[in-house]
Formats: sequence, structure tokens, C-alpha cells
Amino acid sequence: MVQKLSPIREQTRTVVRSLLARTAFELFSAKGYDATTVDEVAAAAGVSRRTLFNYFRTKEDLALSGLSEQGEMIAARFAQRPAREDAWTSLRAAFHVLEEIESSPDRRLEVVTLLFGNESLRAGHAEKQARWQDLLSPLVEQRLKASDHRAFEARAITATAITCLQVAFHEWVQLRGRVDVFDLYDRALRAVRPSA
Amino acid sequence: MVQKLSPIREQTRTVVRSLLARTAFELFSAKGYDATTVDEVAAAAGVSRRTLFNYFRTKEDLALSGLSEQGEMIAARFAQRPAREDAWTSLRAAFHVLEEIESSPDRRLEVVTLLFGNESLRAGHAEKQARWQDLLSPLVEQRLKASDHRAFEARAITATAITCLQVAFHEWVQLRGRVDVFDLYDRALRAVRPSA
DNA sequence: CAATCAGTTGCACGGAGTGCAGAAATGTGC
DNA sequence: GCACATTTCTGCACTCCGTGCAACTGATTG
Repeated sequence: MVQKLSPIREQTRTVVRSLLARTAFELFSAKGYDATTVDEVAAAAGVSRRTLFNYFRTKEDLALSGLSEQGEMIAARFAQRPAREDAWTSLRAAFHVLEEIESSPDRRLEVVTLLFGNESLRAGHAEKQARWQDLLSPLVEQRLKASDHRAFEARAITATAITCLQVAFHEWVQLRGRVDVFDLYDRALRAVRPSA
Repeated sequence: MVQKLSPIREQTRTVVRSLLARTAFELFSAKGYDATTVDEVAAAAGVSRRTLFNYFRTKEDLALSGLSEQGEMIAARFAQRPAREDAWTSLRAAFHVLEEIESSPDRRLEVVTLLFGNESLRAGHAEKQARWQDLLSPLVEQRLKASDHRAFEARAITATAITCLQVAFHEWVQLRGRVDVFDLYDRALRAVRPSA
């Protein structure tokens, strides 16, 4: 039963949600993810522990909720691309929304470093990005030539693109953001698909 | 301080370990992962809860420890391949050890279904397989032509191969094992690298 | 003002995981 | 066979995550 919320309720809800996510990030970033308890986050945000769990299913979600939204934004951007554009090209273009989300590059590096750096978060991080497949591969499927118009092939392509993006970000963190992450992405893809 | 164990100790240790993993799998498979408590596994194996945690770091490890070993076996097999063989070919051949591990195909399907089917396990599952990258990519790196002999490219290739394997297994579970998983793997790779 | 309704809170609970200290088992020298 | 050292097992108490429930708060509406 998903209740239709009044606009005002809905609005405050997203405000509180992002407040919580931001306070959480500050603490995680400062003290480390594992050393930060949910109670601390709740207290810092001036809300009860129980309420926090009303906004986020788990502590992990507190750190990773952003990834789900990013997935949706990427899918939305993909949908806007010209219908006859090559799937790989559209994917690359769609990934570019990531550059527009986090205000400064420094901030972006900080976020990604947290996600990659922490043992407990890595798994969830990888999985959330893997869920991008579910959003993107139906869209990719429509771009395939009729000759290989199959859901399975679309998923393989989508998964590979996402993986190359992950590899690129991984290296980007390693290099402390000193190179353009999309240059890395292109290098990764060229290594995998020399023809392209 | 990693203590050098006497051979006899070491041996009983691995025996107990695999006993625990097997009892755990039976219970997970029968009752579901989430509905099974660590205490139940310990009791069923005739060992105290505390001792179980001496053998496995987490409940998740109880279900996923096999994946780490598989990674090592794949790496070992890769190392045996002829030094001049193409990296993609060696990877495919190395993945084939997976066919040799689980006795029967039915059993294999059962295992993989558990890993893919459970929400709580999917993340860890994906991550453990992603760790295969760390084992394999140094080996892949040596196979690259000097012209693109770079660790980064090796990682991209390794990650892509593993991802295609995951996609193949995912579809394989969907189809309840009715097709050969390596046929799926080949289809996935062809979709990604039409040239090959 | 009273009734309602959503969101917040505290409380009690179960399960995962850990540190510690004592019991039990195992191995060694005599 | 016996005393001793060492490793392993175990129980206990504790923290933290996550959830169900019921009471509370504060707006909205009639």
C-alpha cells in the first residue's frame, strides 16, 4: 500500500532524508564508517534512532542511498539520447550525469573514496551499482540491432559498461583524482573492445 | 602474528571448517539464509557459537567462503595456461575449473541459486567475485602485449571477463540450468566484443 | 472543541559479532 | 603414567543493528 502523500509532506520528507544523509556522511567521513554508530548519526541530526530507521532501511543505506538516485539519473539521461545512437555511446554520455551531481570535484573524490575505502561498504557499493543494470539494460536492449535484439546481450553490454566505470573510478581513487575519470573509462573500454 | 601450525592441527582445522560450511549450506538451503541463525548452524554442527566464529568471520562467510577458494583455483589454472596464449582464452579456460568443483550439475545449480536468490547474500557474492580481480589481473597483465602492458588495462579486461561470467550465471539460474553456462558466457562476450 | 491521522519516540526484543577468562583437550618431557 | 605447557573450546557479558508495538505529539478538518 503506497499511500499518495500530500505534496507538503512529501517535500519535508525528502528534506529530512537528505539532511540525515548529509550528517551521516560528515560523521562517516570524519570518524570512519564502522566507528560511527547509528545513534550518533541520529543524535547529530536531532532525531531519534527509531525515526532514522523510518527514513533509511539500514545503516548502509545511509551511506549508499545516493547511488540509487544516481542510477535513476543515468537511466533518465540515457533515455534522452537519440534513438539511433550506438548503445555504447549513449551509455558513456549517460554516465556523464555523474559529473553534474556532486558540486565540486574534491567533494566527489571524498565521496567515492569513502565508498571504495571501507571494507564494510564495498560490497553494498558494488551491488548497488550492479542494480543499475536492471534500470539500464531494458533501455540498452531497444538500441540493439534487430539481429541481436536480445535481453541477455543487452545485459552483458550494460554490465560491462558499468564494470568499466567501476574500474575507472577505482583507479581514479588510487590516483587521488589526478586524472579525468572519463579518460580512464575510455582507456578501460578500449582495452576491452579494441575495435571501438 | 601468523603462527605456523602443526600439520595435524592444520588438517583438523580444515576438516572442521568444511564440516561447518556444509552444515550451514544445508540449513540455508532448507530454511533460507535469513531464517537460519548462527546458533542453529553451530548447534547442528555440534559446536559452540563462539567456536563457529573462530572458523568464520561472519555469517556471510559461512555461505561465501567457497567463492574465495574458487578464485584461487581459477588463478592457479590460469597460471598453468601456455604463456603466449591470449588472455581472454586463458581466462575462459581458467573459469572452467568451476565445472570440476561441485560434483553434480544439480548441486552446482543449487549453490548458485542460493547465492543469487538471497537479497542479503547478493552483495557479498558480487564483492567476493570482484575480489577475483585482485588475484587474476596481475596474471593477465603479463599476457598483454608490451604495447599495452599496463596494470590498468589488465584490470579492465579481468573485470569484464568476471562480469560476463556473472551475467552468464545469472541467466543460467534464471533458466534453471537448462543451458550450458559457458555457452552463455560466450554469447555475453561476443555481445561485448563482436570482433572476437 | 473534538476527532482524526501521520509522523515521532521510547521500549523491549532478537540476532550478529567481540573481548575475556576459565575449562577442556592436546601435546611434550620425564 | 604423570606433571606441565599450549592450544582450542566454551560461556558470559557486552555493543550495535534492525524491528514490532504502543503511546505520544502536533497539525488538519469538521
